[in-house]
Amino acid sequence: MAMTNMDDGRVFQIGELAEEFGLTLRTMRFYEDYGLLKPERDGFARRYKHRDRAKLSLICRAKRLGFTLEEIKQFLELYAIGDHQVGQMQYLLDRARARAVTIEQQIEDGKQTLNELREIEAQIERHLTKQSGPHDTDAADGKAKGRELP
Amino acid sequence: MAMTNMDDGRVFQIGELAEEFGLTLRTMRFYEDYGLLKPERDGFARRYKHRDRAKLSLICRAKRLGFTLEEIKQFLELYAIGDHQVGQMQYLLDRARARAVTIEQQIEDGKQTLNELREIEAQIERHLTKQSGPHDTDAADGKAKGRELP
DNA sequence: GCCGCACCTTACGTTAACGTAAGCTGCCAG
DNA sequence: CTGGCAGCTTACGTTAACGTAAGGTGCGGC
Repeated sequence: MAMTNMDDGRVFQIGELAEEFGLTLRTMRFYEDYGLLKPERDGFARRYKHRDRAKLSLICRAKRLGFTLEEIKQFLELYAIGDHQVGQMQYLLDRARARAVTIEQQIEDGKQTLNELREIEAQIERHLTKQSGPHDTDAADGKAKGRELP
Repeated sequence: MAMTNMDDGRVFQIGELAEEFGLTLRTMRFYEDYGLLKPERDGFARRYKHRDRAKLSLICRAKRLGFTLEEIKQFLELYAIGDHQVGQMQYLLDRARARAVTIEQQIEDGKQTLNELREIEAQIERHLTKQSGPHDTDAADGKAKGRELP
């Protein structure tokens, strides 16, 4: 009668979920303080139910996507008020698109940076091979300084 | 004899270089405290010479490449001791390559994230178009909650 | 009856790269 | 001489997302 193994009625304690999602206890509690989670209490201990676990899953995923906790909080609030709020849904879509734009930008920047780095690598390599030939044992004490960077 | 317009003998004051490189005075001084720059002093005022300007240029470039100030500091020290230190040069090359790997990773992560975001966008759009047809005026007060995130 | 474990709370510490405010100096124009 | 600007120093504040430490609770086992 106690139904302790029905999947929907399953309760988790903090350590279980922390391990499942690769978080620390501190992080779980922090999310609660932040307003992302509100598990019930069994006396003093937190009791996470199926819905809390789903929320936590969303939080982790959004974090992987690079959203801030503040944004995630707003997302959760949007979901909490229900889908009939089309305007809010539109807002959520906007946020996702904005994030996509940011990431595209970052990718472009990264490619540009990579190109510059490749050039620098090449220059250093030329520098090294040039010196590995005629290696002056200790010449040019103070005058070698002042060379412009690649 | 004073040679005040020889390009090599030109001295800059802090505000000039700050504007040229798009930095604040605070930032310039911070870099000095951090050990990246050591301009001479004319009494109390900082006097930046041609070499300092070149260094600053390197610093800004390295920052654009995503290196930390700590790394940049080490680079500058490597340059200061001269090129005959092949081992150090090799180290510098390693750092550049490591940074390149990091950026490649970031680009890959970004692409992955973009894919996930695209999916989410699509789902939200489906959600919106579905609702824009038969819009229920205010039904489903409390039971609409609990929907799993896309 | 005590051990140890899993959990709890409160609250200060951390990192990077500056921002910002308060109060001072030196110099030049009017 | 006064105003104003450009520069100076010192030192605390900021942001995000937790880390870490100190000290307390409840419970099951030996």
